[in-house]
Amino acid sequence: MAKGKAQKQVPRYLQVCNELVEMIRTGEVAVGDMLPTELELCDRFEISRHTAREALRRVEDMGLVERKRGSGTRVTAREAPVVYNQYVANIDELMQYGQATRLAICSAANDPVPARLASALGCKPGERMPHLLGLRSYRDQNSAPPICLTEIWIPHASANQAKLLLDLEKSERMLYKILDFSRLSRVRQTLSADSLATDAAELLEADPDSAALVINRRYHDLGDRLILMAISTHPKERFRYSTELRSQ
Amino acid sequence: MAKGKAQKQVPRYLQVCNELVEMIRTGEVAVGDMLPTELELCDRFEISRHTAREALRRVEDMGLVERKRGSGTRVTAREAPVVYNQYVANIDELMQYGQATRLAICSAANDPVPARLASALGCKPGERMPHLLGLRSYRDQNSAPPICLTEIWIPHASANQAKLLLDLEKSERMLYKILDFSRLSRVRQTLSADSLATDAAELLEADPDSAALVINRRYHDLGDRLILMAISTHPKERFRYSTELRSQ
DNA sequence: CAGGATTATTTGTCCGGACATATTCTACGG
DNA sequence: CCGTAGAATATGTCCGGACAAATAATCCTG
Repeated sequence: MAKGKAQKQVPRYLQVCNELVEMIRTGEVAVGDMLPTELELCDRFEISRHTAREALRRVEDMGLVERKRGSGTRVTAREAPVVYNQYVANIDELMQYGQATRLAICSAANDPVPARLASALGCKPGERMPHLLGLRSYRDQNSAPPICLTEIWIPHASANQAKLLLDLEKSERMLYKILDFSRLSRVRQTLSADSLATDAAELLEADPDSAALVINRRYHDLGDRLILMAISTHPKERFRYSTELRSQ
Repeated sequence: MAKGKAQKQVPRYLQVCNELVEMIRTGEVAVGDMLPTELELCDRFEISRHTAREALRRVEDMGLVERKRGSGTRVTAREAPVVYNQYVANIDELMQYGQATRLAICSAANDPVPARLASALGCKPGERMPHLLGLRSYRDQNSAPPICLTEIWIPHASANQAKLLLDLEKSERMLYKILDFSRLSRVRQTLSADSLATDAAELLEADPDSAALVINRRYHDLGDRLILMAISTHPKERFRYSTELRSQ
């Protein structure tokens, strides 16, 4: 190889990491197969176990392999998925609203689930669960029309939680206290457009049949159980949903 | 507690990591300040440098500190931002469409930028740049109405690129070849609802004034320069935008 | 005092070794 | 044949040491 000295630009562990990534990319080691063990890498590349581990750690960080003590290193993907990070500071921002808005609860009842929502809620049509309806507006602008109409369904609520929820006259912040959002692991959001139904239009002080942005959010806990589903209907021009995806 | 040996559940480096996180959270070490050096941690916690580094690595992975060789470890955030990862396999998926659809280009010209888009495109109203218009539909269903109308603006195109773009009769895949999407670093998406203008409605085979989901996507390169802006208008019920946010 | 050269500090890379703990394999016994 | 106990295997944790490289601080010189 004839390395005088300055060849050292790329650290050894990165070289090994790259070779491993390449082995996976070309399919020399297929998805599902085991990568060489740390000690085998030590032999093959003439490196210490520390260096082998550093290389494997990088490959793991790329999301290409899964390591398990006692078992080994298994390939889980052929190419690194492009990961975009979306940073969200707190639960409010996750709900896409800051401190500036509040949700005024219009009604709260133990309602039967309509057929169109049954599958999304993972229950049978007609089953009853806590169901809230509220209007979100800017905290300081009482005269302005609301930003959106929000419908909330809460499956798997305990009897005690249900009681608290139905008494709910306060802001939505109480929701976070009653439900355990600290166990949040996954949120699925679906955005679509629809025209406003007449009753919704009235509440929202908007024209019937005008366009609206509908956001359906489902919050799952660590056990992947649906904690809450919220459907927000925003008349056009009152709301925009923005996300920024950053690579790596 | 009182367990003779099984106390070892939590590894030492994690204990140290937790103490450091706590120091940051309580403000004992403020944002902008330096964390103790590796050697200081070795002394203070009576651990090896390897263990200190492992602890610091974890804190770094949480996004709380920034490490720099020769300088030290600086606190960059008081609390770990909730990071949601969104995995996107390739540029197609980033555009939110798989292989199943294709964009048929209707028109391509060097058009003046309308006033309402000037600020988003970072240019003066009336400035000219390559501008494409196309209809996206399912690849195999030619009879079905299109999914959306897509308007594409390309600022900073070189003369050569502009020439290629205006000749564009092919699928949008050519766009990826003409423009350098490998340098993609940031995508900002904004979703809103609007009613369909009559001309758009005609192209889309939809009712005028009916609701539509409008997605504005801006693609920035590593130098944070706007590569491309695309505005897609989806008549209601033809498209839903879904994302799944996973914590850590 | 300004600016460059030198030195000290701090993290990065890499080696060696040892034991712990989780998993898998194997051999044994019922 | 099955299940279990033990052995073998593989990664996790933790220690020690050494030198490299980048940065920051200091000193020196014009």
